Amino acid sequence: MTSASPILLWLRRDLRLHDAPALADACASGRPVIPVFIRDALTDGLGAAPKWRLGRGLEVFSHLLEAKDSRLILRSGPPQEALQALAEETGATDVYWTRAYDPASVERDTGVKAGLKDAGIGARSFAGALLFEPWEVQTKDGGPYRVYSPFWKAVKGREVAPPCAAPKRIAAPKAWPESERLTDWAMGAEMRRGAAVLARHVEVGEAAARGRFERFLDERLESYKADRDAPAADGTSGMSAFLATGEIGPRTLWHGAMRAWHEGNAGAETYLKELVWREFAWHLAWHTPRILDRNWREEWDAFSWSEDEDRPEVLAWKQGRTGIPLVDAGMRELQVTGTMHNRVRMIVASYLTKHLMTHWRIGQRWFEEHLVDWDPASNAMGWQWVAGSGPDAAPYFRIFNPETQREKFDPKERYLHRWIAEGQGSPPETALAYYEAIPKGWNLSPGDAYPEPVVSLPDGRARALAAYEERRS
DNA sequence: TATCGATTAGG
DNA sequence: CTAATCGAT
Repeated sequence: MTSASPILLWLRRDLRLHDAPALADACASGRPVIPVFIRDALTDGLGAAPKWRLGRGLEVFSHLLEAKDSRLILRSGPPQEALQALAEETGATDVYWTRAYDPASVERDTGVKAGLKDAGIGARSFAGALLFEPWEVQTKDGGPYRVYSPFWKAVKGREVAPPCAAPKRIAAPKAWPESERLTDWAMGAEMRRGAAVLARHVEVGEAAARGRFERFLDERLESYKADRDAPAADGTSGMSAFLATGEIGPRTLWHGAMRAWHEGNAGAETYLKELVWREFAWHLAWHTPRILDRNWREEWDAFSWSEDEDRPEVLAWKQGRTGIPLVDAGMRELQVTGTMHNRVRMIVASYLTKHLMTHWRIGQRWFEEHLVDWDPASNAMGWQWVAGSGPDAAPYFRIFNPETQREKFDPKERYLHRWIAEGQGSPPETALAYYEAIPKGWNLSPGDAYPEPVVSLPDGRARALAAYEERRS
């Protein structure tokens, strides 16, 4: 087999060795494997934080490959051209990759597959980014699901392919092709001063992901059902950013939690349901891609949301200075850590879209810019779910009350204390880090007075309810 | 994965 | 008087 032609392994959102069918198949062929990441238009178009996070992921993953006597080859440009050039340089005759499911990637990958085949190069795409292929889950009528609970019922008893093992070795080509340098890509450039703060709070790479997941199963899954909603508790799995870069695969998480479920673990089913929410988001994005940028329920086009991003109350929301403590704490957590507790995401989204009467797209874009765990499907579904324009809508107009939510989920104000410096004699490092992370132009300091509400809870609620009645009439 | 206000149970 | 429960939205 010494003359076997190499396989190009086109990495995108699958920066891992375990549970990676494309990699496993390539290695099992016995042929040399050339891992390659291509910085294309989709990469360049990422928000600042997710781009920075991806850059960190690429750095760690390349070291992982080097430990296996392999390499990560970096190229820029349209993938079709980059892959064909690499095939020519290396004699590779096949390209393997893990499928992506957002419309932009699907369009790109469909074109690349056809183009490669025209050029006489084999192209194979693999599952692995989801538990189920979106087209394999169907209602009795043969259509896609539109409501979460039946979707969960349909998949909870299904077999999920077990995660494949990490390859023992990755055969190297006789000669490595040239690679660009990651530092030249400057993937953190748009973060400016925020990158240093994020770096203190963000773990990167497959080893970190697997270690954290194991600890989660051992130490926190049992109490997950109760703890996951408390933003001050370390009660969640913390897998979202790892999933977004593919540093861990959903099948690994599914089988880990399923094993715990069979052992009678009290939190396992709740966790599996959360994994399936991610799956449901991708199911929706695949079958109704308009969910990513338009009201999923068209009747919401008539709702009088403001799309004016320059209003002072929108700036206050972005800055975490609405005067509503739980909202502000969440928005500051986002600046410092690049994530936000899931429950608080719902609350800040509700305040923006209801009390501030702002279109969910403005919040969606802010999250896209700032979340290191940014996932296009989950982000869009989440915003539309809160706004009311999405699938699985409640039969009433849902408005979260941030004060009621705080009493329920942060009764001791530990989360507020962690993120809001104003009024504290000696604020914790987390609250102070916010001032390091934000743009200098905001001119904010911990000595500022904490603001009065930009829109009070009763006024905002009344205004949103009135707009809802207006739309219905 | 909601809130509010009314009603009822319990002390 | 408070807490739990319920129905409308």
